[in-house]
Amino acid sequence: MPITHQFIRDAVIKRIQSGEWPLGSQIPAESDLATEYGCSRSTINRALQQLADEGLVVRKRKGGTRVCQAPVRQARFQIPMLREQIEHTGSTYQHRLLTREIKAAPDEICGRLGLRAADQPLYLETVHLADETPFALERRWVNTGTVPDVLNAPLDTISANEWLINTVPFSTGEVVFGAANASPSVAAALDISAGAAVFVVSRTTWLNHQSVTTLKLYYQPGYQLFSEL
Amino acid sequence: MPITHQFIRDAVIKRIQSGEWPLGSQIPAESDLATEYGCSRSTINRALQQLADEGLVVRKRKGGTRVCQAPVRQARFQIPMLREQIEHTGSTYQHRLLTREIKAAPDEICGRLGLRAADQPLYLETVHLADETPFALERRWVNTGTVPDVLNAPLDTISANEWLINTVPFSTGEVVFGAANASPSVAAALDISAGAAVFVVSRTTWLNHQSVTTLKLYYQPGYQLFSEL
DNA sequence: TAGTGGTCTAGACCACTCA
DNA sequence: GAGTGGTCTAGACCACTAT
Repeated sequence: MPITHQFIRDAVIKRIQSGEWPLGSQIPAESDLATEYGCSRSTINRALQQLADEGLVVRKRKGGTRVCQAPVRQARFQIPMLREQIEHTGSTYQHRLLTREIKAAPDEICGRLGLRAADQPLYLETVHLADETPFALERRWVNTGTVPDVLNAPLDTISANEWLINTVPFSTGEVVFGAANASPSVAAALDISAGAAVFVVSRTTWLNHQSVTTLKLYYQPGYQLFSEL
Repeated sequence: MPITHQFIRDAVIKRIQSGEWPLGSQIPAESDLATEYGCSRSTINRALQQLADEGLVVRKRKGGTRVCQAPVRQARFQIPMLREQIEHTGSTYQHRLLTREIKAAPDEICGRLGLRAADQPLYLETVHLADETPFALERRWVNTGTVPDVLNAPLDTISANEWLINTVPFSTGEVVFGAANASPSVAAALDISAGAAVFVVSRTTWLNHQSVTTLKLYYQPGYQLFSEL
């Protein structure tokens, strides 16, 4: 049975953890490891590249491969659709469209979406329910210049999020996590008391350098986002 | 110049975005794409595997490669050391060790670290300061069975986090993000008013199935965690 | 059972960068 | 200049699974 890149990966991690290759030290060259393990250089290369991806080693041409001194821990989060997130726990999902307006946006939103003051984006306010209980409040602005079809979408049937995912796939974006005290209006929508700490997710997406949408999600108090390191 | 896997990756994304390969549809087999682009199958394979990693396509043997119907958005977060995080903004970093005790842990902590009730883990409470202003409060339990040396570490000089990273490298772990109203004690440590919404990061790490440490970080209100999608 | 992706090999050329 | 990683090729065998 040939040596797999996974085997090499594990072996390298063990040799680092055992102290054989201390933090910051240089490890043997690919060709040497290939000889030692009796496999081809490609296999070593693939294993070490994966470790570099994960931030455990740093590689430089001619400089060789070094064990990362202070490995930057990375966490990968799944950002699922709220419906899947809720149905996955066995609850029933519903959403209620509270507001649907076409109007000028505040400066902050214009800046984020790259709109001129005269533009008229679509503003949506939606409550997502799990078992008829408010789960999250969504406040969203959609750039109607980029996605004009959104004005004809049946947003009371399908949530704006799902409609956009199916219509504008593979956009790029950014996410920001934070915490905030629930404002009176947020508290009312979530049926909680004002001032309660809510988890906030802000998201903005683009398609080919054109802004698509920006939104904030205010989660029910106690909500937690989980990930492995 | 040979075709690079990066070129193939970009080309595939363009063909998906253009609608040539709709959501959920099957795309040509690796060998066909290799013929079409005049490169070897390995190059196609590498490009498609990367896209599968990113969640844009799903691959199955014999089933072929399909464009992902509802791409699960993934965000990758860097979890830097607080010192780097603070110094990166140009502020000066300090930390103050408020509490250092060896004592039995509450049930919740015992469960998380896999301790027996009789075990005596190390409890540490630290404030991390940016320009002499409280930036985050850290409450940490360390499993002295796994890392007995921690009892001799100069934790007033080097923060527990840095000491552990340098001593117990490459442990596995999990992270949980959430929001909470500052309790009176948290508020006092951060010099804020009780009830303010703080961003909370909980982290637990293991080394070879042995728990190392678990901690909660309470950030100054307004703190945000940022990532690209 | 046949077609697909998963992987390894052996060889090659190149770009980078350290000494 | 020389050694390292980055990458592509052409070929091969195998594991899985849809039909």
